[in-house]
Amino acid sequence: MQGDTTLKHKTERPDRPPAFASAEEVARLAGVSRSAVSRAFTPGASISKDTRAKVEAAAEELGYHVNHLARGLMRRKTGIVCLVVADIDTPYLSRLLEHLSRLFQEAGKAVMILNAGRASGNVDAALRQTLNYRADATIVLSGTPYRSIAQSCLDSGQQLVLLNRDDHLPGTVNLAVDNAKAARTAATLFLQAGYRRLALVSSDLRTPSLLARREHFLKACGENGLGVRIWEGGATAYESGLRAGMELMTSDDPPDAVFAVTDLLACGVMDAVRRRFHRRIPEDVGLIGFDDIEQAGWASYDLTTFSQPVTQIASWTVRLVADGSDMGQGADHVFEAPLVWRSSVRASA
Amino acid sequence: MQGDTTLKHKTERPDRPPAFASAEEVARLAGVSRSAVSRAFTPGASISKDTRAKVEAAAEELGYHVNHLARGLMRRKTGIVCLVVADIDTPYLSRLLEHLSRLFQEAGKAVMILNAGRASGNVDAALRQTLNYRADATIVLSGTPYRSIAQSCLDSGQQLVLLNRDDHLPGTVNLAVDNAKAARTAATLFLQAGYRRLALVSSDLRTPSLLARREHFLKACGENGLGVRIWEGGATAYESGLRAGMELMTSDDPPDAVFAVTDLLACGVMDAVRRRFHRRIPEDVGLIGFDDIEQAGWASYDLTTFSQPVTQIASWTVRLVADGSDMGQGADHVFEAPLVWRSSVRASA
DNA sequence: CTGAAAGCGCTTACAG
DNA sequence: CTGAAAGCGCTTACAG
Repeated sequence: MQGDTTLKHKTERPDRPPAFASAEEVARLAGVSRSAVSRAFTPGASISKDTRAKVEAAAEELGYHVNHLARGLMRRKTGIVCLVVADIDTPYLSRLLEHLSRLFQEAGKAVMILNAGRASGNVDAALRQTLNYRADATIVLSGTPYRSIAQSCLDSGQQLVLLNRDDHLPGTVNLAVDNAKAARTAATLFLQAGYRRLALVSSDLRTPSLLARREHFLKACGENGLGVRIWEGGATAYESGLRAGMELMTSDDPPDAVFAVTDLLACGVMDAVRRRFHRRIPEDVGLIGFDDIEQAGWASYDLTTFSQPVTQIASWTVRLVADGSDMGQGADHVFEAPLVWRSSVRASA
Repeated sequence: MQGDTTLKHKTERPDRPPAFASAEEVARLAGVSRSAVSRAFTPGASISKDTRAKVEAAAEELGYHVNHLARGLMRRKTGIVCLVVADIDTPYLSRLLEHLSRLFQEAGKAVMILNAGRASGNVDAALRQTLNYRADATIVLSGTPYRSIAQSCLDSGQQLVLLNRDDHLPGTVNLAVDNAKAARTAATLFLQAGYRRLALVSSDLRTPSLLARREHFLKACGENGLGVRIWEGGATAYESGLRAGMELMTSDDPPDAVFAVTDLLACGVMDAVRRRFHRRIPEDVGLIGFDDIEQAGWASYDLTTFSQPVTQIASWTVRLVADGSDMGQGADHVFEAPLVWRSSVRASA
């Protein structure tokens, strides 16, 4: 064993963290070629039972794990999916995130999350990261529409699915909820129950789905000859709803029914009405929300609302990406948001 | 321009998605070497102002983004951090996730999330993924202790930080909350307010922090000569709390105070007590929770509880990882969970 | 400060 | 079915 063996052994650097085993080492131990090792870990590759067994044994012994970075480099498919999302700590979004991450994981994808927070600086970072890590697909769950990020991802050949957005960029899939129908249903419910002094509570953020709920609610009411008082402000949060409730109830002509475009807002409105003004729901004021967050079902609220089809949205998304569908038209879809009838609206007169 | 130019141009495959620009192409356009391009994107590398400018211009024109997969391969640092977490759609965990992902992102790290759901099969997948993508660090936010995943990560030289866990594996950082102190405070609060028939509500999951809260509450009560009725069941969820409340209130000797080890449980208990049994809180029964989730502050609950130091935990974690600290002892820390005094416990007698 | 060269750990035609 | 070889897109000593 002189210095000139043909086998090059890595020099041991005792101070460096224990290295990962490489395919090369596995091959050596198993007495096969590097290619064989590669094949053993590629489903459908042509390899004999025997060789596979030898490779697997050696891999097990060495604690070998295919390096997906290197694999991604060659395959030009990283297996990474980026989820860009703001307000992660919000009931609806965290639920969507839970489903999406679980399903993607089960489909063998790695999910990277990009917090698209409020600060717009974050968006650039998010964009760059998707691109830097060569994600196969990116899913935009929430946040204000960043046309730039969308376009860059598209340009670099990523699949792009947009949730609850308006701007149908060519080459993207757009998944949404039937806000129009839900908003119309809300109006109908109020009218049938005999409520007449209607109000709408929303945030002043220009989110497409919120805008749609607002627009169609107003329209449906208008068609029935009813005007609607509009309250808009802040984020779609409990506090905003609380404030909305206080201000509406202290106005000259307090509403007897309010459609809050979000359950978080609705919970705030409800607490204002009941706890601050001691008015009864649904007798004195009717209330409808949207999302069917967990709290809407809690005994203190028991809110009538519309259920976000989270499960369907998530599985549709994952299927699209896992199949590597080309994102042509036809992949778009609008899901129903079924009414969840609880006790915040009185029965029809 | 015959076929034998020394410059090899990539053959255009019109059917393949538009390729990313490579450093090679940028170098060609800028009229510099590949090395120069690399240096232009490496902070602190020795490169002249002039060259850098040329590279940046070319990169901009080509829409170049450093391929972090390739970079990770060479640097043996991927910039990826894995967050393994179960119950993402839970108020406390989603908040922790929000902070962690935001801070890591600001620190230039890419965060991958591993949904460690209930199904144990997921864990293997999670483990493999951390390893496959050569994450620099993995943070375990929740989920039952998976010794195997921990050990594998450690073995491959990852930084590993464990949140709210018990098993102090050598080589890991353990961050926790002072459950003992909080539990003792809860007991004291009840005693001082004159409550005497105490109950504890918890889940039957063997989560270390839950166990600690239970143990120290019992101990503190015991030291004051008081027994505690224990209710344990299901997940730490609203429904469990609701059930607990119902069962406790219908028992022979209903409690006059309950410490719920989680706000979710506490909200359920509260709704059972108030909405189902029409007993008053805090007059008839006192209630204390833990976590200070958003809902604890909502007007319908206004729950006295202990605040999870989410911000501190997150920034401590990120600092450790971003600095690449070696995870020796000294990095461990126990954070205070300050009492949030609201109205579910009556004032001292 | 700069470039040529070696190498990171894989995959995939290509030729047996 | 199998191996040798080329190549993915980068970084980093090394020698100017």
